Amino acid sequence: MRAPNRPSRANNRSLELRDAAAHLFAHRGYDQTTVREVAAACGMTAGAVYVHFGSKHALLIAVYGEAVTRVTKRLAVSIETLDCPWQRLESAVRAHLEAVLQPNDYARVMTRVLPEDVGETRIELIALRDRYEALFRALITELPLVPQTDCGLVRLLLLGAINWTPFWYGHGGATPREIAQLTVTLLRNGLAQPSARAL
Amino acid sequence: MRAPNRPSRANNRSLELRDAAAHLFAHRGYDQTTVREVAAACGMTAGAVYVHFGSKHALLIAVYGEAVTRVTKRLAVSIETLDCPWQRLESAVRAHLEAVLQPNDYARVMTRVLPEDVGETRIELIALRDRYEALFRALITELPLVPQTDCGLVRLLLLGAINWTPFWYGHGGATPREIAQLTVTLLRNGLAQPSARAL
DNA sequence: ACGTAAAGTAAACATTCGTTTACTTAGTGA
DNA sequence: TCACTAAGTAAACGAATGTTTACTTTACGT
Repeated sequence: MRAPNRPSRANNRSLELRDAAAHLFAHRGYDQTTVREVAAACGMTAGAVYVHFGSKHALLIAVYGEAVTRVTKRLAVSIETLDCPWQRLESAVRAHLEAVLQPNDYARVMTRVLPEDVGETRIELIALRDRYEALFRALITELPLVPQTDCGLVRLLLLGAINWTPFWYGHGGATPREIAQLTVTLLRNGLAQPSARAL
Repeated sequence: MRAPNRPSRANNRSLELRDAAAHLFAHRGYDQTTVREVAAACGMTAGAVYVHFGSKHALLIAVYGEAVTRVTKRLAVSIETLDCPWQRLESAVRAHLEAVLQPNDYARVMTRVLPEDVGETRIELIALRDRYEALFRALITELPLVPQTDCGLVRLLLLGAINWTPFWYGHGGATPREIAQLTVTLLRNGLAQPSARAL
């Protein structure tokens, strides 16, 4: 009998494959990455991939799931000691940006690979993404916003703004910290000069 | 001799092809669309596409260029009679959203097809996109913002927020007009309750 | 009427890709 | 030691794709 939770011959090359896939998916997109490339990155042949994953889609789901898990954990840690809801949101945004903008393969897959582009696998990816976005929903609900604000809309605009950052980050020179700061300041106070702030 | 600006045999099926390509690229993405599908949508065979366009990439560039031209014109019209910089921005955002969110094939290609995903053609697509984004740069520069605000960063966050809308539009129930209104209000005044607005 | 050239077809070409198959290797438990 | 099984290879399969080629059709200028 073999230990149930750790297989005996445990050079888990599945993880190696998953990491390689994350790297390639993040840098070249899902469609542009071939199973052969993923295998080659691990010094294997294409056939060996199918020992560990049933299909290329399954590989993507594994990567995407791990991405959500990691960034969720990172985000939870970053806010756990904070009380002010604005600070909590800013910290969360910053954590998200740091994950997405640093050369972090897993997090980048979340914004680079669009669930809409992978056919049937779409449903599972959207479910994973929703699990993550629920965290932001909670953070926004905590905020003392003006009455009758559409919190759902705010969340979507906020996530859109920060999900798009990978496509321009690096050209502006701003750091994740600065971007997070401006974003939450904007959300809180707006950017109009005080004299021109009235409706 | 043939009239120089209008070829005599002018059933311009190039435009027909371009429209069909726009529709398919917008709904299924560039990679997932085949040349044969574009041709079939016009009742032609794949080979005929190459009479009008040198390659699939050239077809994409034609679509993308037309998309920028159209949405640029639409945006210019929407702001030409307005003076208040905040109203001008809101109108521009609304025009952009209406173009991107309505079943408008061309505009949707601009946000659906990521320049980063099409290899060498990337450069030409980015150039086209930059031409469009410059319009927003101008609108934001006009705004009376608090001193030392990073206008470039504001522009990128704003465009990110509205470029991401196609991925969730329809689930929230908000109209382009409402989204534009909230977005610019947010940018102007923020959303914090007045009592909690101080730093 | 005739020749030319654009527009279009049908078929093939040359890759490429995800996946499968048959076979080999090597570590494990009894 | 020996049977079993997971891991991996090499090669092929089958389908799909962008593109090209050879040929046909058709409208227009002269």
